[in-house]
Amino acid sequence: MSVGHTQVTASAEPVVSCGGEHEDCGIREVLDRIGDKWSVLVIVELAQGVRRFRQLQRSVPGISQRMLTLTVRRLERDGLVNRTVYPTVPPQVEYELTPTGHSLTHLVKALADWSAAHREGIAASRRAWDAAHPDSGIR
Amino acid sequence: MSVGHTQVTASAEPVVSCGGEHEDCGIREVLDRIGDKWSVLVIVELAQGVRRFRQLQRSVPGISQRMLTLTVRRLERDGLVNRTVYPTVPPQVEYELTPTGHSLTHLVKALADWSAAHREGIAASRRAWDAAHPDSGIR
DNA sequence: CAGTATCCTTAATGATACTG
DNA sequence: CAGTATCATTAAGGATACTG
Repeated sequence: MSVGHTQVTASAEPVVSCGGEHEDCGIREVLDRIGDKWSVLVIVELAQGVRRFRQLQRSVPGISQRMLTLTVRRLERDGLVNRTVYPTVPPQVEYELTPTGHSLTHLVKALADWSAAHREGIAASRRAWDAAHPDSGIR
Repeated sequence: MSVGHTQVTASAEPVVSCGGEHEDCGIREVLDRIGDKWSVLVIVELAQGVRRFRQLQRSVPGISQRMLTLTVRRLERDGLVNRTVYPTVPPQVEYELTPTGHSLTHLVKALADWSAAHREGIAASRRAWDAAHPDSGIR
């Protein structure tokens, strides 16, 4: 794999660049989809199974009715979530992950794992940086 | 496939929930870090090797000087990037990924792979949804 | 070159009230 | 219950000018 060259690029780095291009691989597309404030939290909850609207809202503390609606709508539009309406009264609507949505849970798990592994180090780095740069505006 | 039961949880889903809690695993922390518009693009570029400020800016088309500064500062604060200043004139500043920053490239690669695998399906889902919901406001 | 400092625009999210 | 409709608030990002 590693061709002993000028640049070591550490041990086993994955090639993230797209064929020498400076191009954004599809990375931004995923982030535009799950990089918002609530999507992953909803996905994590739906990974447990089918959920109704209110149930979902209670499971994701802090989300407003409006944002939950927007979030599940967008996930539905992208084909990550299925929405099933039962014409009862009061109305009942169920949400569940599609196969594509489920495949995302692997990615989410990878994110969670990375976070768990580096959370402390990052927090420490921040404390150090903040101490070294009192009034920098950054935060 | 279908085990006539209450909850099937599909085939081999990773457990994303944190021990029965409704808690945000550290997922939001990672997303708060790389979910912004430019961080991953900068990381992808730095994954290729050491870069200077202007060089970085040229490699990430569209980024403003201000946003590049903010982005690298935040990455530095989090310990993902090292910043080295050479007191020459004109000034020369080099940026490179730290080991922690490098470890992120694996995650970024996973994101790129998932995106590549599902991009078409998602686009199709969107087209279908948009056709079925002409004036929905969602988009 | 590598930034800061300002000002401005827009997108994202939140709060609240109302409805089939 | 499961939304929609409005209005208000922030936060993110962009444009531009200036500096060691």
